[in-house]
Amino acid sequence: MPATKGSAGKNGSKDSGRQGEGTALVIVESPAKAKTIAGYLGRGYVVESSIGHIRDLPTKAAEIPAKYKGQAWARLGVDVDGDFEPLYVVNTDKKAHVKKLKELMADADELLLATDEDREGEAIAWHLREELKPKIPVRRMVFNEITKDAIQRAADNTRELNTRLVSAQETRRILDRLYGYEVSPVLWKKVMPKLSAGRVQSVATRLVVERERERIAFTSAEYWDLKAVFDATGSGASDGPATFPATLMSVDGRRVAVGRDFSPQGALRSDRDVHHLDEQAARGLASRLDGAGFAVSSVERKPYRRSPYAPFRTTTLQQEASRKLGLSSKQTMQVAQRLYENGYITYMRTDSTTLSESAVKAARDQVRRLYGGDYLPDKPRVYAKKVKNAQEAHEAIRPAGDTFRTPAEVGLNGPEGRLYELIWKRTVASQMKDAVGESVTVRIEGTSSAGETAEFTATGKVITFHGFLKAYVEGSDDPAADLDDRERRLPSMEEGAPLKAESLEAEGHSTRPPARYTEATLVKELEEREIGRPSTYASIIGTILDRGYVFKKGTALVPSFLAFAVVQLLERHFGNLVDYEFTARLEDVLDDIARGDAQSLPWLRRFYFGGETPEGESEVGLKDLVGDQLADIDPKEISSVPVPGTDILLRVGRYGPYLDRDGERVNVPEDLAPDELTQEKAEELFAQPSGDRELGTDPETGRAILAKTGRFGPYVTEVLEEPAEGESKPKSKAKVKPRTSSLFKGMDLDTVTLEDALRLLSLPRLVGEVDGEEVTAQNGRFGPYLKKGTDSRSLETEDQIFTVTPEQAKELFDKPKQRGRRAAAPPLRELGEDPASGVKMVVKDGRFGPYVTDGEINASLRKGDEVESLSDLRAAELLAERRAKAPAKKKAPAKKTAAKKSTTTKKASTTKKSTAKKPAAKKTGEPKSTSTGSDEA
DNA sequence: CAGTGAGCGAGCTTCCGCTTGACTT
Repeated sequence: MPATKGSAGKNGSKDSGRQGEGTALVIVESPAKAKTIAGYLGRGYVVESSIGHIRDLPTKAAEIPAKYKGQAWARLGVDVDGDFEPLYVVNTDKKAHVKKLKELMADADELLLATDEDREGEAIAWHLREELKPKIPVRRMVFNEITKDAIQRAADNTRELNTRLVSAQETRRILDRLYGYEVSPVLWKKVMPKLSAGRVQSVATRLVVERERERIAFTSAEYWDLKAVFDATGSGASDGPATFPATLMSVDGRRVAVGRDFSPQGALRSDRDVHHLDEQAARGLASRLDGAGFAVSSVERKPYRRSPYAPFRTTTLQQEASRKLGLSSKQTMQVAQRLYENGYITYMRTDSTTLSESAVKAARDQVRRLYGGDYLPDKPRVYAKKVKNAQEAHEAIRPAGDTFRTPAEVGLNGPEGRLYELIWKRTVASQMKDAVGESVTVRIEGTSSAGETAEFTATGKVITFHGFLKAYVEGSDDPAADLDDRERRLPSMEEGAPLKAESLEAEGHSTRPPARYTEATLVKELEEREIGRPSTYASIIGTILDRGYVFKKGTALVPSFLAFAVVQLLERHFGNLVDYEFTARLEDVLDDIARGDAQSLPWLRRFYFGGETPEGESEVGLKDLVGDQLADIDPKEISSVPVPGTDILLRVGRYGPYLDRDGERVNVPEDLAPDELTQEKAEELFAQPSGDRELGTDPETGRAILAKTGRFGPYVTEVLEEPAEGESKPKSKAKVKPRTSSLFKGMDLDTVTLEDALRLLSLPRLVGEVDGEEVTAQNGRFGPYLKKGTDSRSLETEDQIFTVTPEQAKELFDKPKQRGRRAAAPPLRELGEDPASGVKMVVKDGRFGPYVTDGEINASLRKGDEVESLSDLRAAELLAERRAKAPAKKKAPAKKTAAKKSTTTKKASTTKKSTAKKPAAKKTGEPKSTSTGSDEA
């Protein structure tokens, strides 16, 4: 450990140092950073990390303190009716760490909050101050690079906490919470459970969906040209290759159409005066040019110059690692994290391309040593801010240290070695000279036998000084594209030089739809649109993959049909929220708040409750969109996507996508790319036997027996012979229905036999008579059961359906329903007394797993609770939480105004059909008050 | 997307942005 002599003093007292003054506790965000900085600050400083954020809004009910549980807004963690006051809780995984920080603070006489100098960093610092409640002086310490000088300077020049910046962060946080936690439940209700929506992920999904829509709407156009290979032997060319390829560019002075002249609909763009060659025309021209003489009509030379790319930031690193190493965004970040933690590279989550002075020096030293002074520009290169909303709390991603180690010197292997090499090369190259050379365009003319003038063009590139390209060449997303360092030499020809066509061939091309996003190109797009942050790009991809909104096909991101439905819903009903400009506008507001030019509250109010925009338009608030206007969202409509050119609808159901043509339905494979669902494909799917398995023929009826998957799971059914076409329909209106039966639990769709199926279809089985009534055994919604008239009893096993005797059946029906089982179930565990009620608590096993009860209140054990180890204290806590949560006492007070009553009744009829129906059917008299009451439950 | 008969202690899913281990095999 270098004996840094306590660093220079702080806050102006230059010579004193920290020795003899006690210690300052410095808190940074990352443990790796803490280690480095500790070395730079030396004695008098204790450096710890916060490990990111320490507090946040509660994620789920379990994290909400009991005293807030009853609040209507507790679910959101933001008191929307109380000026959007956020409720912060210490993250569960940080509790121990916060305790440790408090202990360290007890031994310090000053607290230096040295979190990153950006919006989130300022907020982390504020949360630390709020949570640690220091009684010692607190200062904010900031730096953008981790070098000894910069750190010592930062320790000497501390400042106050910037609460306006904190307010901007808090506004961002609240908005994201309201968006995510209010809109996601809409998807649960209208599409399927566990889906999610958010400011970032929903736009990311929408981008992928829109790209797919473009691909679906795309019509390919075909166009032809000629490819010639010219021989320059007789041209007097002094050097270069003897032959070179060239492409037909114009005929009789009129340019030949190329891909960009066509619209996405496959038509020639109307503003183009071009010559569209089809195959016949191209072949005809080729033959008419056979044997023609050619000559160079013009030679145009232009200087070629290319500057190095800026050093890596998170997104560009992910792109290049994808293109060159085939790593996903997540893999790239994992490898980079390891490199960072072991001191090989600087911080990998950054939006800055800036290099520290010492890093520039280190890069230039390497250039001189490895490539020589010729490759070194006179002055260091400085890279301008590339990203609009960049917060630049960190440096660019580069090799760590004041001198760089070459890949050979660090001796890393595997992905670490390859990623380090990439970073090292890019950094070094960024301080090298431009590549220079010359590009040449040559035009060649010839006259066909029909007198047409055909003009060909050939381009060449010669690099005379490679500059940075010697060290680093950026990859391309288009595998067909030429890379920057690719030379293409042409013979050095003069105007008028005669040429011979060695070959001349017609070549067909077709326009291609826009390419799908890859992880890397989507991340690039998001960054350009200012959506997401370096720390989240990889996880955004993870989220939309996890939710099933996109899946990967090779490296391409393909949207699912589910994504089409979700995006459709959001676009139609939450258009503002998935507007690509939404985040950009938000950033403007946050900047205003950070500068003190705007207040958070009015803005949040309008977002949530609605109101007038600054432009004077009225805006519906989020609260109404997910509340009063919820009924406007028709699940059927938003889950339907028309198959182009047909009257077939693609529908997204609970059990996956399917096609619907006037009620005729067929499943669609989940991994079918939406742009492949053409009319032909749809017809093909309808024609297929839909994946049902034919088990054989019922010997008694001669009917085919099928095993299928339906909305209640796998089942078997029989095929009724249909009346031949043209034959008159059966007279009796009552349609004969095929027999059906769900498979038993132990059965599998793939292994079920004809024998099984016939047994299943024979149900219900007549067991015999009990008390003069027929008893049947069958399988149902809740499992196997016996039925006698309107009475029923459950059976223990499915097997009993076939084995139960009339005697056993009578026994079951003699016993009253249900009770036997409940009384028989003993408690799993006995606990002590609940201090609140004084009643003994027991743990029981129930339908939803183990729960603790005091006889009156029941509370499920939560994740992490175990029956064996559950303490009395924890059990009492669970019960208390349950009690606090609006006791399940029914009966609402019937004191509502008439107006209010009518609105609640309306809601019930549209959105709560099932709950509204039951009580209404049971109760007689006073229907209005009871239905209002049940709404409130 | 096939069509059947209870009554019972539900609770939870979800956002974006900061940051790492702690777990198990």
